[in-house]
Amino acid sequence: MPGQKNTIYIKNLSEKVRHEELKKSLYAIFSQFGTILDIVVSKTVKMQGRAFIVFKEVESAVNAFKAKQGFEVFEKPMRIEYAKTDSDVILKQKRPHLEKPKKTRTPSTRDDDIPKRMKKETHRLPGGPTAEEPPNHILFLANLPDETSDLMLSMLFKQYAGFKEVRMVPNRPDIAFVEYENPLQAGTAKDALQGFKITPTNATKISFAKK
DNA sequence: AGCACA
Repeated sequence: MPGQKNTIYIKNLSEKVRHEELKKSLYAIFSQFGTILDIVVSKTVKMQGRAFIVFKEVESAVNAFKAKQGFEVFEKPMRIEYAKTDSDVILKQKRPHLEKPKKTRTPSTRDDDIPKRMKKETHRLPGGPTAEEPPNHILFLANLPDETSDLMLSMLFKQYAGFKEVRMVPNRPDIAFVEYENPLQAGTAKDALQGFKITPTNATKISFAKK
């Protein structure tokens, strides 16, 4: 399809959120669609409330585009388009033998919180012939990065039916509890979000909370 | 109908 690109251009993002937090949140939302090569949140006035998410595969960008159109982040629905030009990372990838003509960029000044490459998470579907009722309606999250906020988590988990609330634990930024109305709904969210990353280094481990 | 790339 014409117009489809590796990079999606997002507008109508909140201008009140620090761009590092915005970036983490976008990473958390979009990493499920495939390898993210870069996220650019520019700080110039003209570019406020806009971001570019660069996927390794066009297909990932297409799925993200469809799935998250209008999805609310920090109270505002994202407006997603395809970028009109390819990102530098993509150009580099397409013509590896060519040097960039002008825009040079030193590795030391690059953001280092987006991985060079990232394995796509494969989520196993629940059930099988012997599916049984999950043991709890509360999920236990572990291996969260320090900067995780309850807002980021609720953004992700409220996408699934029956969501009630997120509870962070004082002095334990790495864990959290997420409550659903019933165990089945908790199980759906668990399977959908298993291994999601808020930062490239931390794949979240989701299990049912112990009773 | 605001398109970057410290």
